[in-house]
Amino acid sequence: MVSSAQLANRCSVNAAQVRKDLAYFGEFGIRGVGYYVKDLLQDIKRILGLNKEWRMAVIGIGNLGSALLSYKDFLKQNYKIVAAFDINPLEVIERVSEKLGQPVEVIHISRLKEVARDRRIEIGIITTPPSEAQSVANLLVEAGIRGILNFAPTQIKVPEGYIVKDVFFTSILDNLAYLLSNS
Amino acid sequence: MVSSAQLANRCSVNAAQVRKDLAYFGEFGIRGVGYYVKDLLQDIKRILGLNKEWRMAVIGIGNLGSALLSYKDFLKQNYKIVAAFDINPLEVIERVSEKLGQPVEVIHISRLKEVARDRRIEIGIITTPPSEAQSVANLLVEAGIRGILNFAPTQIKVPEGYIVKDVFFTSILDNLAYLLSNS
DNA sequence: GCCTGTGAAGACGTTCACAGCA
DNA sequence: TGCTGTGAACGTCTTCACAGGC
Repeated sequence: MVSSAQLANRCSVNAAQVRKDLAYFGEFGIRGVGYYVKDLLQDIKRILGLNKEWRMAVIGIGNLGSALLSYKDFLKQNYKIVAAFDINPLEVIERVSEKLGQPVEVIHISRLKEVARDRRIEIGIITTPPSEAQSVANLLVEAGIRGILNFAPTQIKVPEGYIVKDVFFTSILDNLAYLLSNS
Repeated sequence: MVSSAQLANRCSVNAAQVRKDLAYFGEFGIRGVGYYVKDLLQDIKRILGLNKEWRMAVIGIGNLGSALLSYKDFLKQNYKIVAAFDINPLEVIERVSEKLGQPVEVIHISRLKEVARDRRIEIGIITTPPSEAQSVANLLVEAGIRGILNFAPTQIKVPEGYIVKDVFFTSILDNLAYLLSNS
């Protein structure tokens, strides 16, 4: 069992917050008792849409892209990278295979649409230089890939129905610098 | 010149929002005209505390850590990585130097405090496995490094006066999965 | 008795609408 | 005229406080 107060403490938030947020999606707890950890975990996974495997592609196999290729925490959460693309696959394959200690398949970006269909790719991860990010996003849209995780530090526009989430860690760093400057 | 409406459009937000946010820090625009781009940029940099060089250390030189070592966008924004630490520097140096195409100094974590003082490190970037993140944070605190950028997917606790900012891109991915599941 | 679920209150951030000024 | 700066209105998120149920 776990109580909303315990969960709140772990996450450094208010206990009422935890209860309200969960209550938004249904009734998962038992009054006077708390939440069954196992059930709660399953319920949260279901709510987040993590009760299925998400098939992803990484586009742009530089340092960051290849770091993601070997990122082990993805598997724990039902995320799976099923393809890697680059504008210069031949050059990249050698470097990355050596780095990761195993052969890696890197496909030319021109084959994105075809491979996306064959491998049922649902999420595209953009790790190209910012100058290429929008055109890669356009290719992803064209391939019908509705979810985009963008690591390139630039704003990307997509049509209605497609979703972009940015991972701008330099913005978070800017925030840190601001807080350090004023304390 | 640039108007709040133009800025708002670029960032996909409301124009009043842009004006309110800027006005919070002072008066930077000219009524009936707009903002001088050059002045505004300088003002924003000053507000964020980016008018000085921030000296950073990366702790944990795995795939992600070494990707950060060669991340070029840091320099553009006055961030500088001045040291890299690992629990196993000898093993790491060879692999990373090869990857980055130039020799890289990786220092044993036990020397953190000493090196932090000598190189005036102000921000620590944690890219270790999650199991080591808290103990690395403790070392950073002990070394008087007040700012921490945490890439390890785990909650870190630090004393009053120290600041931790998390970069949990799997959380952003979870958010993307949720939005895709419900649309 | 104890902890969840939840209306009500409060805090906060966003948007509107317009006065003020170049 | 045109766009900033800003009080007021509005909406949303957070917290309080307690009824409800095990």
